[in-house]
Amino acid sequence: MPTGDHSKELTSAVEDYLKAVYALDVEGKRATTSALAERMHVSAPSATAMMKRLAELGLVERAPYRGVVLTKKGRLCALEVVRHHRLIERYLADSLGMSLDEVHAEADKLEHVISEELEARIDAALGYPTHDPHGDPIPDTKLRIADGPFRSLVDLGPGDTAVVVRVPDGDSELLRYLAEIALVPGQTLELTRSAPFGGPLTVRTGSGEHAIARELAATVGIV
Amino acid sequence: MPTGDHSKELTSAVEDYLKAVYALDVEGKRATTSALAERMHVSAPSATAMMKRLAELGLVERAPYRGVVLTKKGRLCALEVVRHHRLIERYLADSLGMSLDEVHAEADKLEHVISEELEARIDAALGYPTHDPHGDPIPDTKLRIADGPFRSLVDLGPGDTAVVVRVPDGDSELLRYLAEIALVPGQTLELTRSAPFGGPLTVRTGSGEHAIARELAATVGIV
DNA sequence: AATGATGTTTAGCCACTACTAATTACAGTC
DNA sequence: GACTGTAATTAGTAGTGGCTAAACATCATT
Repeated sequence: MPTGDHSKELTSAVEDYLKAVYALDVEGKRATTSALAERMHVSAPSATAMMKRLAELGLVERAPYRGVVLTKKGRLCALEVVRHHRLIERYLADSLGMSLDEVHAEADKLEHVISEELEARIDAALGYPTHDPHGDPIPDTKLRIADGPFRSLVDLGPGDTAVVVRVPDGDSELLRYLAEIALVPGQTLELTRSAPFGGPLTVRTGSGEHAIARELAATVGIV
Repeated sequence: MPTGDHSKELTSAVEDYLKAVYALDVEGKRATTSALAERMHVSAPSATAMMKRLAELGLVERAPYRGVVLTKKGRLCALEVVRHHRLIERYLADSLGMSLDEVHAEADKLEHVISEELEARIDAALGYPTHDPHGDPIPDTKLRIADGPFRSLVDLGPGDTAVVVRVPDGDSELLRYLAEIALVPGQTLELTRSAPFGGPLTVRTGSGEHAIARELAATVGIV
């Protein structure tokens, strides 16, 4: 077989590390051993070993002591996993009524095992959605992905109103809290106060007024 | 924690072997090393090693050179996996329109990763179904399972009519063929001929007349 | 009761993914 | 430019799950 021979069949572990490298890249951070170890909840040597593996598989360019960057192939594999993850999240939320804080953990497991056939059926059943329930963009069939930076709550001034379009994924405790104060995608809100000296912002949502830390506010996307 | 401490967290491999032991039990066959090795597509030593593991985990009673039998705990774990498998098959068929020959392979992967929460939501979305799309019974929440032996096509005489309620699971090529000749659960049929000397049976289904081998006919459940 | 075919287990190996302990590289400070 | 703290890597180990080759049980026969 002289072809380009995609021939993946990556293990779940490889896919998970790939996702982590991709996530760091998106956040503009360097994919160092310690950054990866922390995200994956593994020791530094484990991360080093896996980065060597990814490099052997042609998924990353590795410079010892300096970290890794995704190759084109690596980025595509990562995007494939991200597509699975976000489609599944959307599906679990829309079709099975799972809450925002539950879908992430479930998708983390399912993303590694669904077939392309099932992926396509889920995509079609949802009407080819562009964003997951947290507001993160879903790569399309060709793995093209939308979105760059987005405006966040901290860009609002007192009196401004906006619609939430994005909340951080992955921390289910935080998501339960955000749901409690109705800070979820689709919700309209008004910034009522902005405390000085880096103090909290106060927003009025469907569930009343709530003060939240500025760092948290920066992770909430609006439009 | 003095409790009974179910504390499972079995690996996918363990769950797969457990399913195989259970399947042999249901078929009334002894769970020998070679029978298991064949079903799991592994070598005999691999099967031996895994049976030792299952015995250590308290999932089977093992007698060297004689095979294994499920313990109560093992049977419950197997039934839990079977429940996942069949619920997922039902869901993929009913809610996502997958065909009979595709659902098995997909369910084989998904069955190991869905949470109890998702299992419950799928169960509810389907209206607590009792059978998978091949006609096999789904254990209920308490892992009680219906069905004993069933009447099959070979029990019919010429001129008899019946409704298909069960086809064999697992062989997707065979299932594609059965679908072609409309020998699927729900289909009404008439046995038109029965060749002597163990010869084929001929049935009339919605798609015309078809002759099938007696051994195959014996695997098709009717009512 | 000995033999031989068949089935099962043991021994020794490999890949994957994790770990700890020990070592080495790098970068910033004096 | 040598020193020191942090980060990264190497070395050695463990558990899971697979393999082949060789040894060993069991059973049906003679």
